[in-house]
Amino acid sequence: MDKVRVFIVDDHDVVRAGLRAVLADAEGLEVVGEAATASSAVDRVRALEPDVVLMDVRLGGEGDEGGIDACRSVLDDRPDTRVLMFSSYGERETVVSSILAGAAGYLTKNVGRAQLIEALRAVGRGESLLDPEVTGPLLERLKELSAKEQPPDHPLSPREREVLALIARGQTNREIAEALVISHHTARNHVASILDKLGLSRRAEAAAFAAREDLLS
Amino acid sequence: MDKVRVFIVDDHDVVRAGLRAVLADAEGLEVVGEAATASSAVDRVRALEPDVVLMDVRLGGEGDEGGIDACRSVLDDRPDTRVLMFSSYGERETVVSSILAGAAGYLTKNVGRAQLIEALRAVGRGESLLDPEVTGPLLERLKELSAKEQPPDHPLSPREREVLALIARGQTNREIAEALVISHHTARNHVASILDKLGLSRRAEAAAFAAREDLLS
DNA sequence: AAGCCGATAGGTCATCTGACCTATGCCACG
DNA sequence: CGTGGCATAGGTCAGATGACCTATCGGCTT
Repeated sequence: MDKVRVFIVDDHDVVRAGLRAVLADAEGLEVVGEAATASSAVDRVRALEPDVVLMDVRLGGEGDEGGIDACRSVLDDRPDTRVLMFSSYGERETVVSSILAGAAGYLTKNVGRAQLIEALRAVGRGESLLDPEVTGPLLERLKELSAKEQPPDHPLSPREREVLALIARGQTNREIAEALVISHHTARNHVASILDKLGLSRRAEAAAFAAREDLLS
Repeated sequence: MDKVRVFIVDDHDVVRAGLRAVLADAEGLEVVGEAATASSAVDRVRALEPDVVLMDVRLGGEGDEGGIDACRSVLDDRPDTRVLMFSSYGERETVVSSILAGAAGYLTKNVGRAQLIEALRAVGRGESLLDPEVTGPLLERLKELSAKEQPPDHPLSPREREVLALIARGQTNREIAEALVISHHTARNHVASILDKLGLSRRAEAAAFAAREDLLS
């Protein structure tokens, strides 16, 4: 198998030099270039076509998270590149943003050189990977988001659900009646039972409920 | 530091024996017990108080995913236990379910013994960890969920957003007026501009919009 | 200074809404 | 075989809604 072509992005000369040194004698890896800023990174990645970009999260100093934007830019330009974020810190929001920016992984700088090398190889292979230190917080975030995706439990009859969907589309009782081929009185009665069952008193409230519960079918 | 107390759950005798053998000579780990079924696992975990449970995803055979339920049961009973899921396969939904069930990590059975040992130590330390093979799919899932959390772009003024939130709570124009200490005419005008700006014609529609966009503050 | 926008206040009017009633046919459960 | 839930149809009525107007005031931009 060919060597994994690695490109380094970090705004500190010494760090780049250090990484080059560490990766120089690593089997299966080849450092093909480096950059210190987001814009030069995009240009050089376009020219060099590396497999993996090792990207410092902080580019251009001062608590900045320019590396995340740089990740986005690189992927915008060359979507098949694998970007491995690399940072001294692992704050949850930074990690999450990185992943959303399309990063293939997130390492903190307290990994050993062997782990760094193995991580680059894994990412080169197409795997994704997270520093154990940041995995926990990320999983929490996943659970939070999934929690919002749940709550079932509708005591509504199928017919009522149909009516509810139309309410949420802003239909009047007459329009609902027409759509379901029933009299507007009946539509009104359905609306009334919906409000009753849900413990609401205004159709707008029911519409909001429907939207939240994803009953807009 | 004390040894990490490990408990093994797997329905195959040979696998349990194998794992015991592998972990027997591992430094910093101690296998304190094992179980073959979900229910006995809960009982024995309660009695033995292990730090980490190594849980096979398939318990009781036939494509079953009983290990996930077992994970939930164990955590229900003893929330501080760390459960590391262990499986031959890494289908995305299985991994996601495991995480939602509260697992501290997910390994596939093609890890080496050294990695298994290191993983158990890490989990014992309180870290979370994912097999690189399953990390990618999980991150995809995270991105999907986050995507649903976005779309901003409301041409509404702050005042209009306030009114919209009240609409979604089912307030009438008079109630809105009262809540915002304005006249009901003004409330009505706000509603009208909201409908106009959003290209809607019924407040119920606006309420559904608000709920979808999370403007219910 | 002129113009625009957001927020406020007001009016008129046809229509819609929701609370509160009655009533029928159907189906399932016990 | 009654009781209950669901879907249907109907009525009355006070109050809410939304379309369509005018108008003032303060801030901002030009």
